[in-house]
Amino acid sequence: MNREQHGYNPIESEPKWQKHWDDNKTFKVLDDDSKPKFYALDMFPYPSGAGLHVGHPEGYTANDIISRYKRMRGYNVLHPMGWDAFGLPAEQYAIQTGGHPRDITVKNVNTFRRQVKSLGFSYDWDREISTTDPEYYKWTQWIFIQLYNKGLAFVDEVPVNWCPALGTVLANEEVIDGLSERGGHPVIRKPMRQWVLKITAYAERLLEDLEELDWPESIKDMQRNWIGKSKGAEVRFAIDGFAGDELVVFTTRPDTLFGATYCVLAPEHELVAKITTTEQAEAVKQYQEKASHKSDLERTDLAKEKTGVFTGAYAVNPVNGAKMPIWIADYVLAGYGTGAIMAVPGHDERDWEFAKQFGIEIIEVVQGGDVTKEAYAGDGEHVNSGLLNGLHNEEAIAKMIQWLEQEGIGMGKVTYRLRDWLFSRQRYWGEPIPILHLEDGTMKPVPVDQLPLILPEVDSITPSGTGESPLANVSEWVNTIDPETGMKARRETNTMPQWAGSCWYYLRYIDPHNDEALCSPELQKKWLPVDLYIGGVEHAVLHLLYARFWHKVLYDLGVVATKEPFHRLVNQGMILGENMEKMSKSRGNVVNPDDIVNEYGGDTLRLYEMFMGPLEATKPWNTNGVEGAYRFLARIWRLFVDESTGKLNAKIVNDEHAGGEAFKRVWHRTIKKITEDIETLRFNTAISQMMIFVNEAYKTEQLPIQAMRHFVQMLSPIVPHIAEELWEKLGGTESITYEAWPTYEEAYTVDNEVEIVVQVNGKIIERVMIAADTNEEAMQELAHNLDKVKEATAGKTVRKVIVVKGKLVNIVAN
RNA sequence: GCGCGUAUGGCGGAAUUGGCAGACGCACUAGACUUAGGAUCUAGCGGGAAACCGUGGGGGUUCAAGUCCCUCUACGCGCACCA
Repeated sequence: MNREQHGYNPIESEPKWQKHWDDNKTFKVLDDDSKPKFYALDMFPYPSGAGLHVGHPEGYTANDIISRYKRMRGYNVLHPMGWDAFGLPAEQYAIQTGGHPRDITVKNVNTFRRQVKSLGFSYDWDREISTTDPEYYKWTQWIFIQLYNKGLAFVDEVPVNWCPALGTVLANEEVIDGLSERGGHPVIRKPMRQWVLKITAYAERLLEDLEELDWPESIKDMQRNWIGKSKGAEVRFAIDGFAGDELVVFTTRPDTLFGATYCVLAPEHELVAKITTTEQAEAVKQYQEKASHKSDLERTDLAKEKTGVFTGAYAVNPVNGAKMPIWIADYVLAGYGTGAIMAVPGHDERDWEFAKQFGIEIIEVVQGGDVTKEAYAGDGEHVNSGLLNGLHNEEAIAKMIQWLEQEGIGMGKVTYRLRDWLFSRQRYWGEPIPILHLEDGTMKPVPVDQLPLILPEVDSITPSGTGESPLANVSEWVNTIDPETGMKARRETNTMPQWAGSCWYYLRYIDPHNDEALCSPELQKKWLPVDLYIGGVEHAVLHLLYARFWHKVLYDLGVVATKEPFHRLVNQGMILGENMEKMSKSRGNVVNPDDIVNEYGGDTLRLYEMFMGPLEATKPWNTNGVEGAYRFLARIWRLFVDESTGKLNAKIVNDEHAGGEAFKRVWHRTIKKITEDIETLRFNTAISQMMIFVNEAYKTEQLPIQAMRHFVQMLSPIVPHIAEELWEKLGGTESITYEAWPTYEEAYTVDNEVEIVVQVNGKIIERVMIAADTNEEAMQELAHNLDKVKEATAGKTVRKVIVVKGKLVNIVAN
């Protein structure tokens, strides 16, 4: 790049403005009540060792544009940034390199902060937070204690991915095809004592309150599916020969009870051991053993053929007294419903396959299909069903539930697919769970005044080998005295998962230095909810569901006043590599933002990413496009600055009428278009309009300085550094940040002459310029008088004439 | 398998929601300035010699369809034995 002495030089000027903003605390947010508030939040980044990816700045830039725009519109804007810095990658890297996760995290955060700053985002850095800071996780622990006190955090035996060879519990993503990602050792499902959060208690509210959110419908759908509400009934079956026990199943089709010919328990079901006959004991045990080695994925994905084993026991069908064999099979999941089903092979595809496989009787109870060929799950008249005969599904379901309730052997019931949240990790680099296990066998939370419970220093963060976290080895930390009772106590050694810190960070930004409360009640009322939340679609379910859950708990506690944390959510699309494939190290198509910033500057990266296409769309990177964005900025520069002197371009004059009517129209139309496009997050078309303005300005002899000021103001949210620089050239003495957004006059945004189209039978015959306010009659008359129209309609009868004012005349003739 | 989304020039994408398809940019071509050009400025740029044909394919509604309806195909995303 050949830069003249006074040419566009972002490499020099951008750091200068970044320093200026920092030194002057330009973006510091005051709790100023005279202005309306706007809370613009970026999704909390995990500061990975790889540094910023070009996908990050896409969402950040969009939100920064909105933040800067809202400031110019007189809003008090809260726009913060921080770090979701606990988590597995830093811990694993530390194990590999012998470092400490804290040091690695500090280094990564420094890299991220430098990178983010190089793009000129208008964050209030005085509100920067990190989940690993004890002053922050003090409140994460405080929230955990609230959950515990409400009975929403409890200990349970949960099957986890246990790797005997590594002596540790693995996350789902660390298990590939039943083997550990590192080392390729076998992994089994093993029940272990774990902390669980009772998110299922909030299932209905999490589902219902989606309605009031301004989120993409697809994300709401994903959450609805994840919660997976289904209505049906619970039915209790007597077990032949076990008078004290009963088998409880959940079904969405209680109307098919007359067609139930067998029952199936999940292999893990607690009743299995009790009811299995001696003849079947060995086979059952073997099957259970086999099932425990399968991951959830294998149990579903690979199992095209149904497998199962008969327990030897029978359930009694309450409607007709029929004996139904009880099987175990892994197509029934322990974690859903009651972990047991009544099988109706005639009207359920899975049951049908199983029955065929094992030669179990298939009975038709709903007409409409041919149950000898396949299961029929549709609606129809009930047959072979006693009191339900003749009814259709809906009435039959209602009647059967009524009957079950009347007989006291069942009831209508709603079940959710959503499972409770496995909240403990056997890891070092996370928030310690603030619980004491007392010597008398009871549990209690660490007294709140003793928070934060600091993560202790350890000699080694390699797994303990027992399945406990490395904290178990720190005996001086683990063994303690309960200050309230004086009893000996052992500290909980599990830590929290990475989701914990990101569940409430948006609250801490509101009041980041408060050591009395996680957020003051007044400030929380002022700032919540988040007005615009931008981030990747990968958090569509888990993060957004967990955060909503915690928010609702805090709402119930009176800590926050809104039911939902994030009012409007927007997902930025993925940026693909130049070869249209997902960017990844292994594909060698990763673009590092630093390289772009070093060569062209941060404004170019911002501009390019916003010009690529719609924010939500997936779009490929293109190096030529980056070059084009840079050239546009340099072109803007030359429009304003005489490159030989560094002074304002002489064609910019202090005369409102310079450039005449034509330019004034472009000027006002530009304000209108950019304003509307920014409001609707359509930055690509806003930038197009800027290009149109610049092209027009190049063609115009003299330019009114007022128009050029307006243009720079509109430029500033998107490319703030060059805007500050040009603002200074235009005579500005302070940052452009709080200049009022320009307004336009509607009269200048419409043309007084327009080109209309004259069609005959829908085909374009001619285009004519007419006054914009020409009425329909005049347009029609004008069209009829055109020679070409006369020619085209000669010898034909005009059947109909359609006139659209200012647009077209269509003459229909034959 | 189920659910959702997308499909427009060589490429990224526009199109006031039914009214001139291809704005704007990239790439490309020509000209100008220049010792030079991978800089800049100016102009051209869907296909076709033309009539005409063109918004993934086929059908429909309409004076008029990229836009609405039906159907098929391809790609992407999510869920995946959820009883």
